[in-house]
Amino acid sequence: MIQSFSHKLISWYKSNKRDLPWRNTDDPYKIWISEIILQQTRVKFAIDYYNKFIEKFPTIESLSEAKEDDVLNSWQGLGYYSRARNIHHTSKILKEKYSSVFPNKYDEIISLKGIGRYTTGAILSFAFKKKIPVVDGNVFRLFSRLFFIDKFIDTASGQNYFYNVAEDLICEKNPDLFNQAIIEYGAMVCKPKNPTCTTCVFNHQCEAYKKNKVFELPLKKNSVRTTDRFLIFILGTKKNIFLKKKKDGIWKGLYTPPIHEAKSKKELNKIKENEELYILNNNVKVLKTSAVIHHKLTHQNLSIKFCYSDLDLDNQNEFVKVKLKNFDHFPVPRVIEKFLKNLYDEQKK
DNA sequence: AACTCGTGGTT
DNA sequence: TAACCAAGAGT
Repeated sequence: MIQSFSHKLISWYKSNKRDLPWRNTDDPYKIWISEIILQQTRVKFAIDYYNKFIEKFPTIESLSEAKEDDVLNSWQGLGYYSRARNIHHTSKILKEKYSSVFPNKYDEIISLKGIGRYTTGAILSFAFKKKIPVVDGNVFRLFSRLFFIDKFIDTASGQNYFYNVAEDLICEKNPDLFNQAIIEYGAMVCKPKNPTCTTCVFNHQCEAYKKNKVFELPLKKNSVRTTDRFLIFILGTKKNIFLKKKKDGIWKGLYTPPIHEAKSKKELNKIKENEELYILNNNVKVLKTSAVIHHKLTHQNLSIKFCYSDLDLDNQNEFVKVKLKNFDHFPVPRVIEKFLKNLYDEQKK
């Protein structure tokens, strides 16, 4: 049964797999970068970022010598920017401690910042062909349905259970192919919303399918709670923008204009032309405001208003004065990128 | 253990 | 259309 499972799976994989750029290499550096980019990110969206990132930073050394802002610039728009800060940090460790040779021991790899259990397994099996299981969101879903595992996929004990299942199933001869294949099967057949159960090669042995409970799995314990926030981005006059690198919270490491936070929708709506705001020990006069922009994050619903003002931060060294045409030299959040790009296009007309 | 960290596609 | 959630990891 176990043999037939992996054989069936790998043979399905060979004739149905997608041709993805990171599947054409054994370079642990490239495998690593691809896995980080793919965390919580759709494959289709990741491809372009991966190709450009590898082109710009082809080796551990080139990445370790880069400036963090340049790495973040390559990451702009991908989200979860700690991933970019962590690979940059880790590339320096790899250069200094490992002489730019990627380690191939489990304990060494998992101790690197930004690399957890899943990514360690992915690097060890895809690059070094070792028999280490990988359990990502696709595998949780596939296994939970196939074996009707009603354990939470977002608790440590639940995840351990799934890893044990993977340990039992992973095949001796081609652990790397097996791992690629279970992920691909979850992504292409055993999908969250529209799984193609009728043509699934495992449907006769799928416990959830037999019970007609495919859509009840996998189980999660924690649901996401969102909070509403109301932000005002303070711009100067139209010619110049002041940006500062964020030190914490959302968008840490990216650049934003000074941020004033309102406590309610009412307070945000109240801010318009000729209002005064107290920001950074300055009384600031609002000259003009944008419409409210709604920007949704995983845990936060942001309502954002851009305000032109008479704020002048020329002598504040934490801030960099940027001309509108040059803002793309700095990594900024998507919502700011879009606004400034629009503004620049308008001014060119 | 529960919470945080982005963005955009899909239903 | 609001909700879900994608090749997770850090704290």
